[in-house]
Amino acid sequence: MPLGKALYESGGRLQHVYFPITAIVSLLYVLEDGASEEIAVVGNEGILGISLFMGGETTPSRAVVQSDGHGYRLKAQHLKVEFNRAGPMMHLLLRYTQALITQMTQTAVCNRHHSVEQQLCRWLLLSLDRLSSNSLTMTQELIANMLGVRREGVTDAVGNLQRAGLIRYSRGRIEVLDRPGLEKAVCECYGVVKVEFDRLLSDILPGDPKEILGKSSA
Amino acid sequence: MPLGKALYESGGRLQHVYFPITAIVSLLYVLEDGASEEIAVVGNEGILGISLFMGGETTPSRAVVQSDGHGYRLKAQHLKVEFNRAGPMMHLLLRYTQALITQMTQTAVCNRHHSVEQQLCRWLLLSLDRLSSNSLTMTQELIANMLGVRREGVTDAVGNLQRAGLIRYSRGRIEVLDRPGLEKAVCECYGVVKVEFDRLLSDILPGDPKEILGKSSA
DNA sequence: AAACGTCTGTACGCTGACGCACAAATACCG
DNA sequence: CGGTATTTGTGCGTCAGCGTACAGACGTTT
Repeated sequence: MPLGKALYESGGRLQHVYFPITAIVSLLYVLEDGASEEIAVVGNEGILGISLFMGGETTPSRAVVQSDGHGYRLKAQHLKVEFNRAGPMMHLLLRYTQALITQMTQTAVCNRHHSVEQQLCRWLLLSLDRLSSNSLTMTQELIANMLGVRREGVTDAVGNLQRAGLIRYSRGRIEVLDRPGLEKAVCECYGVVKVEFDRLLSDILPGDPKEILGKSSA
Repeated sequence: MPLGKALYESGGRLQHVYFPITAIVSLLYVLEDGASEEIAVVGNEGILGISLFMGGETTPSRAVVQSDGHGYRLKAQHLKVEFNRAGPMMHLLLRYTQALITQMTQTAVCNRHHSVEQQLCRWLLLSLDRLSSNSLTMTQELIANMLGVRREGVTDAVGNLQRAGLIRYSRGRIEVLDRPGLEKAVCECYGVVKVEFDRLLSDILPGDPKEILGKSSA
């Protein structure tokens, strides 16, 4: 899963579902005027292609690799068959989908009510939770696309966080120096999402899809 | 379903699911500072309490009656039993949930990128689509709570739409005079949601839950 | 009809984010 | 090592939306 790769496009028919392992993937909505907006981020806790089992087959959003790494993919048909067994795998997928819904709604709330800097903190923490390292590779331009804000706004916010000693930024590479500090700077939205993921997926977090599949057939 | 009634609270255990017939219900998220934000609106096309069958049992949002009317409710347990039969009813509920997800994500997008006036248009049209009449009862103050904006911002936007001849407003009563005009004033978000609802739920729209239940047991 | 409460309109200053323009810094490449 | 492209920093002016304050309009109650 190379950086920038589109796993699928808005409205496109899904051939596979994807289980990121070390990669993380953004669900992006692209507006008519070309602006974009990240709806949710998916890492090894999740799956890409929920519309397959939700029954819609497609969604109006794109899925783009935000941090390269590897993952598994599964033919759409195989997932559907497993889902339709209506067993533990189905219930797990639905619980994950609910967690994802929480992430999406909290994005809506955050977009309206919180500053770019707070949103950057939320984005950093959500991304970091889905990586094993404490640094990630992403230009300010791309972060701006994710958050749906101006690049200069990201520059300002990054500058503030850096001056506060929370992060170190250098040409496309963000390193988190003080994670507890970040968690104090972030708005409530991050916590709501995190609690909800932990609550709904506690039986598989931390873990990877292999375990999930194992449990399912048990 | 009287106006303002909370069908359930954030994090509360659900005893029933609700099928609005003539009422419409808002899914609201309330922030720590008391500000609020409508996540989605549910009318006779939908159901309240998706977290029951999604497996989470609760959600971080509230459900509040936005327009009074009647509806059916069903004991949580009965819905679960029907859902777990994994038949047409389950697939319909999941398709509805996907449509709801689209509404939520589009709210996120709209919050970031569009003006209060455009958002008001979107809100009006989404609400109207869930009512049979072309007028609705709601103070500007409440609309502001839904959109997560200032009351004065709504006053301005309402004034503009009124001067443009699209609506008539008078003390808690909005009447739509020129629906095609409204549809030209609204941002793309409304259309995306509408198309998605039509696509996913074409077999039951327009209709009411009685028909749905009938089809399900067929 | 008078008093009261609610709802709506308007004004004003403030601030965060935008759009644009451009300079500086860094990475990349022949 | 010089040139080029990319990325980042900064400085404007502008504007939408916010917070506050208050006055008018409308309904309701007594």
